[in-house]
Amino acid sequence: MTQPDIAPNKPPKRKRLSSEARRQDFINQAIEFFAEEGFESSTRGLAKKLGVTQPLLYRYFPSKNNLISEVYDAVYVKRWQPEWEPLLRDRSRPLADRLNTFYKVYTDAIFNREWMRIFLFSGLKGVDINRRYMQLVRQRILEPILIEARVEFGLPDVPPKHCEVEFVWVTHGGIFYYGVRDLIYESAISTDKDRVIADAITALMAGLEIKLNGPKQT
Amino acid sequence: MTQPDIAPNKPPKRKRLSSEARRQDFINQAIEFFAEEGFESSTRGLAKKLGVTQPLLYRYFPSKNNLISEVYDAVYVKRWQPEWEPLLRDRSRPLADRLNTFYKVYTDAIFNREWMRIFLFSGLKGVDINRRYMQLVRQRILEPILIEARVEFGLPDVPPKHCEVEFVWVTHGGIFYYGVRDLIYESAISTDKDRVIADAITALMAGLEIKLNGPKQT
DNA sequence: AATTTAATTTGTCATTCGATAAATAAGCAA
DNA sequence: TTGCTTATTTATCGAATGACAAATTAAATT
Repeated sequence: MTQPDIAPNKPPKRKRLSSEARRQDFINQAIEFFAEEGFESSTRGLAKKLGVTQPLLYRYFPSKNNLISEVYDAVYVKRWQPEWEPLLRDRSRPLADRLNTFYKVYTDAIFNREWMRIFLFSGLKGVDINRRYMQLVRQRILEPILIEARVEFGLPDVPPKHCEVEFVWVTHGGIFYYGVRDLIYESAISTDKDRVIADAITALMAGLEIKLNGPKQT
Repeated sequence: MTQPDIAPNKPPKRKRLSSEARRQDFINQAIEFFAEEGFESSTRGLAKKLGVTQPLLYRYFPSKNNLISEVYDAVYVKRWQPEWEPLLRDRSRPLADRLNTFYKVYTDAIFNREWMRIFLFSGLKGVDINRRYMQLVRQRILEPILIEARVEFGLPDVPPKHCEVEFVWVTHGGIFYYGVRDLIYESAISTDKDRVIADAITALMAGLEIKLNGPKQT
């Protein structure tokens, strides 16, 4: 149990990080902490997890709310990958293939306990960044899918109707909710993510073909 | 502004409810309160909403956690309608019709702000009643749907496979998540609930026909 | 009206919360 | 080393929290 003190070049003392790096480290651990405990949890609890005292947090963040905003930013903004949209719009591949690839990488990005819990907590708080994220999903994912579907089916290029967007939302939400059941409720009975996605996309494509060709739409 | 005191048989003074009725009234208002503010909110805030002082709550409930348990019970257990399952199993009607009727009445029961927020809050807390509710959905809704689908398609009566249940879960979760978007995120762009349900069921039936007849399943 | 019983409020306690100021410790440059 | 700067801790404040006991009020019963 005696610690090997003879390590001259690397003293076991705490290495001092740059102020910005330390701040980022705090944010990253705050993501884990608030994701698990909720945003109502105490700054003292977070400080304990960080191994520091609670007032130190106020050297790096002016208030608890400011720290929470940094957590939102790190989760919502920085984990969004701009290449997702061109992937969906790549007409050299069948749409069903693109959708399978997209939902594979998209769920790789968001199907983790921290992301999903932060998302659900912030959604219940009704913060603005949550609404903006939903708009981003609609504009960069769902509407492109509908445009690509019309091309795939040889239909004229008209803007997606509201009820068409809702239809794609239901599939998207169903896949998202599979992640919630798997990672948060721990009630998913199949953990073969790619299989679940593939089946959902099969039904989505079949439904889209029926819906987009259907005669009477509002 | 003078109150009409001349109402001899019914004095405008506060009518005293029976102890049990008052308790139920507290629970009902606690549902609204905790649904909006979250379970971390204070008993003083609830008491203010009730128009009473905070210690009075402890005459009706031994602790805050006990009150929260009563809220769970009122939301999860008492709003479940046993007739939902026989409705799904009524083979005198086509399955698609039954599904449309079922999801119409099911969403009438759960698509309200209080129910959905209590559900999401309790899910994030990981309380046991949430897990039990998910099992109830699987056993009383999703698996019956798969059994009925096999009958509808003239397939042999074998128990549903895990990935088949997940497939129905995705549609079910998608419809549920439509309610979340509409009532909590307020980001739904079509509020024609029946239309959203009908489209989802069209895709579900098409997907089920493909999936249940498919050759290679695990 | 007098008495009993239940409902409700007042007052309070120990703890915990976010936040601030002052004191200390640790790294860095000369 | 010596001083200077930054990081971190100690101590503390006022407000809010869940819970309890005792006092008070209001309804019900006789």
